[in-house]
Amino acid sequence: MAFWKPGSERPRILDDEEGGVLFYNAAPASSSGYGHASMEKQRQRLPVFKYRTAILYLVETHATTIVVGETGSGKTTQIPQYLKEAGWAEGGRVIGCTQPRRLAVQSVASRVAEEMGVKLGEEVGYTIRFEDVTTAGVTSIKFLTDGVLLREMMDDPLLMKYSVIMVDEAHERSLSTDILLGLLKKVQKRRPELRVVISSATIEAKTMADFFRGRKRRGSDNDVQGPNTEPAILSVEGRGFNVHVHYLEEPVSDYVRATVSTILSINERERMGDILVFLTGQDDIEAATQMLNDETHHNARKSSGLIILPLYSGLPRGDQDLIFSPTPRGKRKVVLSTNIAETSLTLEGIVYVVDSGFSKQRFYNPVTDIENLVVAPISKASARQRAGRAGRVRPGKCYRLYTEEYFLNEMATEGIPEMQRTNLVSCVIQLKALGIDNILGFDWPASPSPEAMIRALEILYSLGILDDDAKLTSPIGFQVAEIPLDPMVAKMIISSHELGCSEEIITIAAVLSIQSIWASVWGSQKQLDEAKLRFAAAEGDHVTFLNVYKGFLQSGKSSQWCQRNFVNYHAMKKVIEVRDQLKRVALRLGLSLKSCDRDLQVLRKAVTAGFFANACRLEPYSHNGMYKTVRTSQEVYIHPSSVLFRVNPKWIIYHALVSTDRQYARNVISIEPSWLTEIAPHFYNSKERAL
DNA sequence: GGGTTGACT
Repeated sequence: MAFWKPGSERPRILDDEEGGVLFYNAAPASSSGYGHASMEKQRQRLPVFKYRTAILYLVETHATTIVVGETGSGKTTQIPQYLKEAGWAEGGRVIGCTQPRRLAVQSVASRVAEEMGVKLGEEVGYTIRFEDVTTAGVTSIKFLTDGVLLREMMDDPLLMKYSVIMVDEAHERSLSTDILLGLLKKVQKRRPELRVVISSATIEAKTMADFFRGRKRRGSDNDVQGPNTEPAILSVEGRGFNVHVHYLEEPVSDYVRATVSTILSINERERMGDILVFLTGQDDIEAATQMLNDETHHNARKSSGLIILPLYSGLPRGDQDLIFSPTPRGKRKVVLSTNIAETSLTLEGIVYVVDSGFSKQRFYNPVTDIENLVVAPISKASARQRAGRAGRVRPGKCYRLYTEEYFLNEMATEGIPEMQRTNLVSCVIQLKALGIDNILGFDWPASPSPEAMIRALEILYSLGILDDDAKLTSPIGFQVAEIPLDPMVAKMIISSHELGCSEEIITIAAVLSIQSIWASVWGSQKQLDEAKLRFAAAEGDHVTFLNVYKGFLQSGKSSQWCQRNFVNYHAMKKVIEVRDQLKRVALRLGLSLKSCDRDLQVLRKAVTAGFFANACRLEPYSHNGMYKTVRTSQEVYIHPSSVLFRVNPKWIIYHALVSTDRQYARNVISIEPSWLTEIAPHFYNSKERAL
């Protein structure tokens, strides 16, 4: 197989002084001769085109190639096509390209299908959860979320049908990307012919190269058949416009206030162009909106022509769509956003960015097993990403609400990988299902803390998913691994089979996997609370969800019904979709679906079987509804959004904790304490806890 | 008395 154009000049190799990492400079590109003329011209104008020969040469000769490229370089759409043109899809093999997000998978796949002049789902296809737009034996370029590829590995651990896997947006260091990278390194040892292309937006490629560098074997690598195991690095320039960065001269204490005055001064002094503002959450965004609106009343000149638009994931769909409507002449859009606009969503027409320097980040404490949301400083990589959003249409400006000294000397280069900030139960079970026994010795791009690993093993052991040797139990462990949900939810589903309430429990599981089924409407919290009362069940939120689901079905899945009842229609559609998938999985696992009708006790027992570790007891004589967890005596309060808020039954089980100034238990169900010793005697008796 | 963001055959 010769993949770089025969007769063309080999690209030049520049050896890096440290460890022989390869850097390449651009070599003259050769035309591919595919597609129709205008599309072909467009493709050739992309920065990545100059590197076509170099990329193909590197991929052929190296097991791993790392492509560093800013947004707009065209790497995501072009590299898979180059690989196909060079023959990597011959013999029925597939070129896979992973993305962290579903939307990106869909849009990149349709773009590539268009460029190649083929129908989406034939030569070019994509797979995301609930949607497989591929044709076996025909699809040769396949885009997929990294989560889907991990699931595929459960059936095909060596990824035999793929010749190349390109992992895109690797710099985001999402949990599934990191798991995938760790597994790919392992697969390469068994399948030296598999090529891995890692695409990343930051120059921190060396960390990745260090990770993929095969351990030096005795003797020369040349003795071994196959590609060079030394990872190659190639850098491709982006195609954004220059963004001029401004820093503060002195640090500020109130970044929301600083944001507002920066917006006003841009409006006064700078020429037309929309403003994108990065804040940390809904609270900040509402506060800033309020301050800007006050300004319109008191100082109309400064704020004239501003259209203030909030943007965060919890915002109803219709309000989010406002962001994309074109700015009227003489007006200026100000989008106040969380970090959803940093990666997940691209806004056109932004010329000015205001960066508060903060975002909300999740941190996991393995000792308490609690995930916290904390406002924390962003990394340099995030700051660059945010600034880049100003340079998409013309040269832009970015106002950083911190000092240059802080940026240079104090800001971390990269964010902390999700792997090190999260609960690892799902991750551990995925690896176990792939037959990786030595979890603690697994080679990660970023090792999680041993405490977090051990805590995950303990939890899985207590659920009966792992045995004394930390192997998956049969059948429960293997069944849990097949269910694409949190292991505690999966355990609840499996237990519901014996208890005869799986019809109801899979509905509950589907609802719990959705962020919220309630419609969030500005300023009508009271009405939502009242609407909730129509469905409220004395047993708690889980049973309330069942009532909503029943109502939704009885209405014929009507969107008007949802509107009347403050239920989020899109969320309910998603519930139906997830529920259908769970039903299919359950049937395949041999779990027949049974309904318990009005017997709510078995239902609550099934919840207990999955979530016994989250049991709490109301503090005796508590006047403010304080609970303590049975396991660790943590102080916990029922979340105000729960139907059991202020009801305060003596014993509860929560689905999740939300940590703000207090620990709030979200999605709560009441239980009988005797069930804990009945259902989880190993957990509650052996620890001699006074119930 | 209250929700950063992604993802799953």
